Amino acid sequence: MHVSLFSAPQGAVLQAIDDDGRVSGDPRTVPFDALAEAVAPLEAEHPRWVWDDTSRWYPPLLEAGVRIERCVDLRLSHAILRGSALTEGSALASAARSSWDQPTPEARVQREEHTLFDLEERPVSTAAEDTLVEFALQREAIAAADDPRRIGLLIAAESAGALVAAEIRHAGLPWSAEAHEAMLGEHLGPRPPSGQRPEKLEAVLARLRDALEAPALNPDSPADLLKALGVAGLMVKSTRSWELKKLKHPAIAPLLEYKKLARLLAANGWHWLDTNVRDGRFHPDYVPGGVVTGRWASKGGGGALQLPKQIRGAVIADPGWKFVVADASQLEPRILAALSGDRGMAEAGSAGDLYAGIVASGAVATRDEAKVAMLGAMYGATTGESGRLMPALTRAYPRAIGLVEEAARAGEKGEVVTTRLGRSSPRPGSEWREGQAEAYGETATDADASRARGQARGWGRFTRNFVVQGSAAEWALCWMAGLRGRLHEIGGGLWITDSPHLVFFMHDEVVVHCPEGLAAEVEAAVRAAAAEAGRLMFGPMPVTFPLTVAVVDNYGQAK
DNA sequence: GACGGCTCCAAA
DNA sequence: AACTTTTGGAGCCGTC
Repeated sequence: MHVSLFSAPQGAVLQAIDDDGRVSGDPRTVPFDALAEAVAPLEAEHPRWVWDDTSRWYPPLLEAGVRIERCVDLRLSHAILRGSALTEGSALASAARSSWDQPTPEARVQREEHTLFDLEERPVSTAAEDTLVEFALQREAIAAADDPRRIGLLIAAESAGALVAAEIRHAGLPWSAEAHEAMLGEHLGPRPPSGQRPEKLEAVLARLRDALEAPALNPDSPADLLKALGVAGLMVKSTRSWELKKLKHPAIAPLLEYKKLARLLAANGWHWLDTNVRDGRFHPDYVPGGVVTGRWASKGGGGALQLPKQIRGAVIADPGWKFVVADASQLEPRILAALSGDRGMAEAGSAGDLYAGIVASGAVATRDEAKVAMLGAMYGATTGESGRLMPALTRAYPRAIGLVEEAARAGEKGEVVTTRLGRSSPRPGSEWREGQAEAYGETATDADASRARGQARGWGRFTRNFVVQGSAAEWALCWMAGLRGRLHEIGGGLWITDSPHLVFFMHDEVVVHCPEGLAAEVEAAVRAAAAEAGRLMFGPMPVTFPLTVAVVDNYGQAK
């Protein structure tokens, strides 16, 4: 059963839909502030809720204590179906661009200071028929797709991901402001008045200015810094840390130290703490599908997907609770092995360490070489050590390397590539296409041709990476969707935050917050969900997706 | 003063 | 150690 949910001037409308996508029974309108009470009893029948944006409907339901088992997020699904090579013949794919092609109108949601149910006075962006028509179009596109199961799984996983994102934001990651402040105090000194440098940062700066004999140096200005380094005889063309590390000079140590501390202050200092931690929780603001490849993005909310290892010690479980931290080891190369059906590479990963397996196969000499070679294969490196190792890797794993090479060649020609479950890459922009066309024109110079080749290779690196990164993102979605269901079962009917629940996600890593006594059960669930994700996506292909799991009190203790 | 481009660094 | 992919954010600096 499906139940669609949309806005009307009088309130929210609930409309049952049968499996053919046709309206079934009469619509029911309820005031927005009574929506949760209307949804909760229906949820007992396990419907799939159909709505325009999970980020718009679900947070207020969670606030009201209502959890949803499954949904269709029409906007996220639309983006996938619109671009997928698997549905390119559908009416949806050829329809005129509409509001469904716009990103979630979150500005409207967030601008409102009032409760999120206070929708009456806003323009209703999604009229009733829009939601129902769009859903029918999507069902039709999926049913007629080259492989309905694949694209159907992707839609379900993407929508489940949207639920997870809302639930993580709702629950929040346990965060000890006290531990965070202690860490800041240790590295930076006491909190200074706003606009001033902390004591310890100022001290390091004094040593730096001394060493460079530049008393007026502004260390935050790359140009100023470059000049001062030049005067001191240090010829570098950038002030990047890795470049500075190669130099030997009394100024280098304080400079690197300054950069490290300044970064901590700017990215995760007191200001970050003030704006992002409330009542002992950091509430990540994930954007499912926010990256072209299908990865999640994060915005506002403090950069959840760039949470530095340095400050993870402030993530402390509640008393009597634990974190189960799990990351998928060497996810992307394993995804590549599965995608390409490369039995040799699958075999190399079967013992646990894929890179060690590659060494054991004799393709390369050391684990570091295996790692750099694999990264190079997936990113499209041609120079350096990685480029040098490519021929040997290609000989050992022709199918795996062949797959990324083929994706790269498609991109160089401006063609579309598609992930395992059916997310397709965007087409290059008009500038790119014009550049390619001009390179073959009468008036083209060698420089034009060379620039066009460079851009073609650049787009090829993008499509090469797209198939791997995008398929890995799909695996992560399947993993989390399965884990979410299992955690709910373990919770035995308790509310999300009173039972094991997801509190963090970072591309190939999840953190579950759970009562200590359930940690072992949660660990088993995390592993089972990973195995199931592999089966769902790749069937009987014997590729394993081992996890590194740690049960800890403190996120900083994991890995 | 707003804005965009640039540099640098955090994550996977 | 980077090279080579996808991101977000802070600060600087020139332009408007």
